[in-house]
Amino acid sequence: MKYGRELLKGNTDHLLLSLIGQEPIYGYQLIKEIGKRSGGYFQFKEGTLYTALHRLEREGLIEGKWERLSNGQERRYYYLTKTGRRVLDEKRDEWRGFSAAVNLVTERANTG
Amino acid sequence: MKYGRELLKGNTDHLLLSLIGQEPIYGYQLIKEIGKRSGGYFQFKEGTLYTALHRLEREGLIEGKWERLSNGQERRYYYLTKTGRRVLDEKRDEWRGFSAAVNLVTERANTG
DNA sequence: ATACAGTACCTCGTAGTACGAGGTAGTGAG
DNA sequence: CTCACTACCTCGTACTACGAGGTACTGTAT
Repeated sequence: MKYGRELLKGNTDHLLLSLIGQEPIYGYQLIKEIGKRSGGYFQFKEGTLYTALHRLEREGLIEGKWERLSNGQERRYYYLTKTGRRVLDEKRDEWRGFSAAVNLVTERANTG
Repeated sequence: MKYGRELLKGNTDHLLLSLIGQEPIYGYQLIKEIGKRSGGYFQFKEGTLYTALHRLEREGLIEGKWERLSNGQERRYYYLTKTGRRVLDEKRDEWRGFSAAVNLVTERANTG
């Protein structure tokens, strides 16, 4: 099922912070992981992902560290900062309140 | 509780079509009604509302009709078109799929 | 060697949209 | 006759998802 691109706005940060909060993870892996967990629903585009990641780092919510693999390759792993953890909790509450409110307005339409 | 403005993006149409689909309603009343039904959570700004209403009418999802009250005052009542009804159903499905997917990604973070 | 798919990172420009700020005009109460 | 409220409208700005483009390395098959 397809969703309008505007729907994602305001939720990107929430999704990214959620996963990074679980364990350090790198950009490309985030795309795969979000796709997998959502049953293929979300397919983040790189233009979306890296822009968001850089913004979150600039805001101090995550911290990226280059790490070298045994084969010499480098990846940028992201870690959730203390501020990031707090913002994640806020985003979670925000999402719960928001989705509840949407349901209130749109479902009342059926029950009277 | 406050929500980021970006969260609303992509949901405005859904909310508006939901209410207009119930019964013909005019702009100013929509603001009050959405506020009331969401327990005060949503407080649509006029700049948001009228822009959206005009867009929806341009797209043929709703139809506005000026109606004169007994005291001579005029209001623009909006009616849902057949196309609008179909799009509303799509928006509802889209919202269900989307919010389910967000929950899948963000809540898995707790249960492993 | 060579080609190609995949991993992994990045940047830029464009389009869509919520909202603040501003405006108009009428109604009704004090 | 002032003020709050109803009721409509428009414009510019800020934000963000994404398409399209780029770089560079790895591994596999030819």
